[in-house]
Amino acid sequence: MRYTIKSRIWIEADGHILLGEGRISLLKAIGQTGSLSKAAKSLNMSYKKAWSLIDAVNARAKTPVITTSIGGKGGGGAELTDYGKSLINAFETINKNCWKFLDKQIAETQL
Amino acid sequence: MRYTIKSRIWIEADGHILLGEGRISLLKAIGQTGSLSKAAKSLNMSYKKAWSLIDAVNARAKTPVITTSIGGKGGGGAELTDYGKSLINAFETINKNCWKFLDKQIAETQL
DNA sequence: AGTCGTTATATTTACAAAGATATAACGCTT
DNA sequence: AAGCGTTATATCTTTGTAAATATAACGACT
Repeated sequence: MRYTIKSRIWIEADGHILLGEGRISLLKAIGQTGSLSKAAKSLNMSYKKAWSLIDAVNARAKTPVITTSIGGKGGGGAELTDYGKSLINAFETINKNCWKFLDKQIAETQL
Repeated sequence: MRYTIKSRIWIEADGHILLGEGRISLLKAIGQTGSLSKAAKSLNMSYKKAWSLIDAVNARAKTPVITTSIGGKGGGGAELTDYGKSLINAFETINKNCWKFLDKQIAETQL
């Protein structure tokens, strides 16, 4: 039996959480579906929770990560801003690097 | 305003959590106090919770991390095994390295 | 004008995790 | 043998978080 090492990372702004794994997958789902409600459904998350998460992210980010519209064709929608996309990319890159780093660390240790 | 990046790591054995930051600080408190109940008190944690945590760790670790005695001088007590000490050391080293690594990663990114 | 699917928000309900409480067993010490 | 402080464990209560429910506003389209 071997030990494995796991991690969760998150980005903070001003002492408050900005982005973690859950918010990242929500943002990605919004990018794919073009809608906050569809994104929530695809993640088996309530609309309210999804909305609250996005609201918190927009409040802390230097620039909003999504834009929304109410009414009109399809009832409205949401889409990622360029800044949102770059945040996703940065987060995922760092996260993968972190996993690799930790795997190396645990391999160098014998317990 | 700058973004900061934070992390939590934990060690798993057999798909179940073995050690995280909370359990590590409990183990350290046991090493310092020589008693599970004193350790719990020093961390403002109920005895029951502390005992459950330690029980879970001992169940998953390759070798017990503490030894306990009931009755006798002082009513009994608990102390770290050598294996427990080495687990603490390994965890804390890897954790610090992880923090440094992530700080470097976020510094290389502009968001 | 009415329908539709969406965003936005408040309020209530349910549940799981945490905490509090109680009790037994143990073996030095006095 | 009685007391003490500890480990070990079960049961009940609380509480904080998540989920469910309800409602309003909006604008394109038919």
